[in-house]
Amino acid sequence: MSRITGFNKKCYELLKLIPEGKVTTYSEMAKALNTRAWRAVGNAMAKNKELVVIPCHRVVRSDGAIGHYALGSEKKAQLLLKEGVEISNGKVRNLDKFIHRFI
DNA sequence: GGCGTGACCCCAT
DNA sequence: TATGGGGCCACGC
Repeated sequence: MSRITGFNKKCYELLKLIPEGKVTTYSEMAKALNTRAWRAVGNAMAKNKELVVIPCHRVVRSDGAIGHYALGSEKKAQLLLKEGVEISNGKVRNLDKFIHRFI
């Protein structure tokens, strides 16, 4: 079994809830978990071992920037583009239009 | 039991 | 508009 803690697992579950062609922000995720630990959320992704099972590439920053990614921010941008998200200069365009809320 | 780190966010200038 | 600084939470050792 994975040595993933409840908090991390919850983050992964939220990511799995994100439909294709949509993205979310760390802040929204933290709010969904009823906490302000965006840093902990990012930490969970950084230690994410289920990269193949969890679409952590659908998480972007509130500013629309891509942020970091295990395979590289460039790959992340490419994946998002493939999903249908418009990206320009490595930043998401109309983030408010593609953002997905867990509410 | 305590400290540092991390894929960040918000505010003010 | 862009930049700098401060602060927050959870995990691992």
